[in-house]
Amino acid sequence: MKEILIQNILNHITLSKKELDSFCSLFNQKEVHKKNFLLREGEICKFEGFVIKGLFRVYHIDSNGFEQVLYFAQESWWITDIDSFTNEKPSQLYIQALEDSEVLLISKKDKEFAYNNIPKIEKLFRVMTQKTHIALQRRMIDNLSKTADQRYMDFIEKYPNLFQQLTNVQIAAYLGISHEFLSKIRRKIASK
Amino acid sequence: MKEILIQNILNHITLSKKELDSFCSLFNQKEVHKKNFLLREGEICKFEGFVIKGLFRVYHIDSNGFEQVLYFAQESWWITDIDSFTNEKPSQLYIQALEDSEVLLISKKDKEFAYNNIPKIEKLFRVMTQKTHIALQRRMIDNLSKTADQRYMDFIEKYPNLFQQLTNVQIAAYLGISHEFLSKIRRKIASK
DNA sequence: TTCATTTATTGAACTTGTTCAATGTTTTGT
DNA sequence: ACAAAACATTGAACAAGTTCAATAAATGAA
Repeated sequence: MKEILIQNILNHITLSKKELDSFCSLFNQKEVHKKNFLLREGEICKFEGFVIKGLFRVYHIDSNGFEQVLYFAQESWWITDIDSFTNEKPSQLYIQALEDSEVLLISKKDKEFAYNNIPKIEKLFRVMTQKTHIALQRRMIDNLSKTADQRYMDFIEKYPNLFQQLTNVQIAAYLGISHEFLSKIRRKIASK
Repeated sequence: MKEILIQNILNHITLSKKELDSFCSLFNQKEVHKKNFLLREGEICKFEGFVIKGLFRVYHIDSNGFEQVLYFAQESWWITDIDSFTNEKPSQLYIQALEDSEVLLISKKDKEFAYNNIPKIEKLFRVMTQKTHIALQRRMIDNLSKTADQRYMDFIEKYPNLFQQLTNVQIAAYLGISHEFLSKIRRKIASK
């Protein structure tokens, strides 16, 4: 089941078969059933994960008890709390499976091993972190400049399959609005 | 004037004197006078920069003509449009000096050279990109979960010196609110 | 199948933030 | 030192988004 991970790696850098095998052997497969958590607030995130099946939400609960979704991760996405994982501090995030899912996990120790023994892995994660940073930068600009209507329509266009799978409560938590207001947006759009 | 760059590098990784010299020699110093631009929308960002003096704003102008500030960069911060620089595509951002400033610039070619000839530079930028990503992730959560009042007070606490140097128009563009509304928040806070 | 739970919709009252226009203050260039 | 430009404040009308409560529809577990 590691073909999909290999494919993802080769999209970013080139590695020899030997390097690939060596790196991939550091991952352990794990099943996570629907509604179960890979990470909870307060825990130190001990893994970096690659989704091979299913769907996750990575979210925060604020001081008023509201959930904000940082991102959804489906097949071929990476999941971790990079802040907690990197700095070994308690996480502020929850990572929960929204469907029965499967992930490949690598521990911090094994990732360090890879950095030290497979030089190109350093490049792999530099390039991947750049990409996720670019994506987040775009989202930040959109959140600052666009209205909820526009953000919703952008979401549908950008993630048509997520739009199918997710409830409006989840989408609203990603867009940063109440689900009631999302409902009103939907009505407005439908009436056109 | 490269001591401050060296200091910044050594905060992230350890490099030998030789490696440091080799890497630092790839940077060229440039003066940017107040209100002048390092980058304009539509241009391809050809540099990655390290601020050694002054203050910059990195911002976007949306379809309604409003400016959103992605970040401010003062002494010892890095500036670039990572999206444009990495993917060699036209930038959506402006980078403007808010004070008479000085930066050290490295070109894409020289950065590639460093990646290929000083392996630890790969780690340096992986670690730095991680840090900026973590910071942006925190800001994203705050923007989703906090009210403008709170975001303003957080800003003052987190960047007391920027708060001194910046106009309310600039701060409002960072917080994602109109400067008139910021003015009203300030009055409300002052009256307590 | 059934009962409980989650999800979606709607309306009314409310809060947060915007827009526009007017006014005074501060900075800046020459 | 002066005029022009940029900056900050304020109020009033408005728009965007929230909150709460009620109801209906869909889903899920036993």
